[in-house]
Amino acid sequence: MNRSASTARPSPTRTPTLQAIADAVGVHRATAARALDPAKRHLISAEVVERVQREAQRLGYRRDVIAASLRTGRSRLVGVLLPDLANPVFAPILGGIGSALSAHGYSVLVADGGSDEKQQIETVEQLLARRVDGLVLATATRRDAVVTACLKAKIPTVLVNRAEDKERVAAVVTDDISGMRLSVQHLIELGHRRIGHIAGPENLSTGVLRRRGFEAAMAEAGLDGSMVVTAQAYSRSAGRQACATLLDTYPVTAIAASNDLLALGAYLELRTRDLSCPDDVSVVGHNDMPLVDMVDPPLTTVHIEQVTMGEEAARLLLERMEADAPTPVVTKVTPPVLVTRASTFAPAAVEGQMKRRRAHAARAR
Amino acid sequence: MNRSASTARPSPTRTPTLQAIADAVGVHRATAARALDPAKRHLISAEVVERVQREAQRLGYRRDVIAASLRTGRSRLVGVLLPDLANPVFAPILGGIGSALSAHGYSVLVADGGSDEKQQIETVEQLLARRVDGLVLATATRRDAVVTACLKAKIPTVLVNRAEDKERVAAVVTDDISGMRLSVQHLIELGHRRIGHIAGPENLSTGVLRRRGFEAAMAEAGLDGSMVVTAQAYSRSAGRQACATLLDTYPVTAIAASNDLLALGAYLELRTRDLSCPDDVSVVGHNDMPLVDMVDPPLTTVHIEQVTMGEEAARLLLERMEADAPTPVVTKVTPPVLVTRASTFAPAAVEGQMKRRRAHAARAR
DNA sequence: GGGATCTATGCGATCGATTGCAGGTTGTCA
DNA sequence: TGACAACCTGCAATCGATCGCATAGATCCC
Repeated sequence: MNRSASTARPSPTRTPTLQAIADAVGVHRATAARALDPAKRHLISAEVVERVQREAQRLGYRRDVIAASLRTGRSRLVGVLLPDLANPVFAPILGGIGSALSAHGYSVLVADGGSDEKQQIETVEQLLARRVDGLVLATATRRDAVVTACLKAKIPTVLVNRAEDKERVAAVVTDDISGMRLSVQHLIELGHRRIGHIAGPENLSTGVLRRRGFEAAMAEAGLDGSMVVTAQAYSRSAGRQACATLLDTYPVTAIAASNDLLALGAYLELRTRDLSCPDDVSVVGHNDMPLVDMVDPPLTTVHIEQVTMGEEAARLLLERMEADAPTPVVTKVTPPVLVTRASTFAPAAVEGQMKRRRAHAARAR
Repeated sequence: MNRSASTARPSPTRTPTLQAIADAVGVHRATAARALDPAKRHLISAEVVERVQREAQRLGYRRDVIAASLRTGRSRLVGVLLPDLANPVFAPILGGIGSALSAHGYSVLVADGGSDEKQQIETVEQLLARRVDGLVLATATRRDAVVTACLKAKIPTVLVNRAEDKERVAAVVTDDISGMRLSVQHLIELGHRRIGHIAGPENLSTGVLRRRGFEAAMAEAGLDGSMVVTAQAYSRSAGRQACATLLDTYPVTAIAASNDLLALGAYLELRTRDLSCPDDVSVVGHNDMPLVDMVDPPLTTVHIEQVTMGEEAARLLLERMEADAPTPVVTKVTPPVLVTRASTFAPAAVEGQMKRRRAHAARAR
């Protein structure tokens, strides 16, 4: 029964291998492997399965994923490329991806791609060298060289949050156009007519799509949609600068920002000019990041389901990784929701009108 | 020169292996491996090194990390266990860890341990099955079963942000006691005497140490340090609840919270009671998370260098992973810094005194 | 000029799990 | 009883890189 001339001499502290279990039970390691694999268990007699499982339990056996990966060519590892690991904005997305993937036995390899495209490609190649089974990119620009690289490497890839202009791979995004439309319509309903837009970077889908949404909504209402300043990055300082330019150039009563950070940058600029938000200028953000409900004033913004987007991206990726046939390129769009808080209000002129109307009504009584 | 009867028939699309390079150059794969390894390159003649490198370049060769891991037993993978992936609070720490590790050729496997200790251990075991070379735990409780498991598995481990009571493994934390002392001293200097504390969970080091810091600072000033309510979690709702209890029980003029989220919870409770912060009650937070400079009122808090802590944790772990001898258990402490903003002010009584004094001075003129 | 030393490279086992194929045993049916 | 199927289990190659050991050739020294 015993394997004769066993050269393996596992030191007692080392983690046990299949061979150790097989030796202890008195079967071949292949048999032990099958007994421990739910998908192959039916091939083995119930009695042997039982004994192998018991022994595995006793020894604290854990299948060596590395060895299995080498043999099968599948690492059950997914690479997630973020523009900036330290940026809290991406945490919810990462959380969604992680929970959906770990439920299916995959682990997440996070990587900070940085902003440089060359560096991002280098990072992806490192992930590839680790034999990741798939990739989630939160870094996509509108025409992204990283995506090209992924396509060439034939690795299942899903974009999240940002998409390319041309649909080359699956993506999960929000409906940026209608999200911004919600912002603008809200402002118009409040009575605003001179509405400015702080646009996001032009190389990002969110930047241009939201701008397009702004222009469309303004055009539909028969208003001038040309009061636009583009911020160089999604940051408070860029937002502040853009807001300054906007205020210097156009007589706006409201600002629809492409992003919450840009909106908060606008807050800063308004404050230095001693302008009140919302009394002098209304501001709408985008994304509904954590804590914007507690800033001063609480920010009206467009809520994005980031955790859900992450989960959805993971699901799409799972499909693509398990499939043997090529899967269709799809784009999942999650609906944005306007969250009205205190940074938006009727413009002074309209407010004046309303006051007059109220006064008139009072006199008439 | 050619390997005879080569059974390997690499399909053109497959990623090239060492064997492919060796075949192309006409050397053994071991030679090719050495030529590509900077540490072993000197063993090989310059001319062969040159040819191998050129061929590797041409074929787009990337060393298969999985295969190398199997052979060497080192995965160059580090597991990072977070209490909650989706929580933005941990992003800066993760960023610090990631950047420091990737600079040394390691990749980060993130895992969401959840709050349940059993689940955390299960998660760690999955990381272990992936043969991670080391672990960073951001989840540590004061007496942590996960740490015990890591110790038993003899895997290099570093704690970050939270530590255990007993120093069993290396850790990187802030000086929680003196951080809270800064808060309290600041309030005392403003003239507050009746200061309450919203403590963090008792099973976390940050919770008890900051509480201890609070009590110590109050005692040093000869004040009553017993006005303490413990929150069940680091969350806004828990902070709000604790604040309610605190206000119902003690006549405080200021609150030192164990954490920014607790402080923001206090904001909410104060607002529902129509109390002004800072006019009626001053509030100090802890951590200086993003955006607390823009809440209403901007939060006075204690700044923590989270990115630096993450980097430091990574450095400690690197040492431990590369070392062959057991390394000493150390605890790195980063100094906290008070950031004074608008949520703290002199208490009404003192302010009254000051007004009177000012008035008196005016009359005297 | 013969042995010693050094250098560059080849050889083949190894890490641990997986899997196609083969072989042995038991059961079934005519 | 013989043929065949069904069911278990074993065998050995395989994934790709690594490294201790062996060896061929070059160099050196007295």
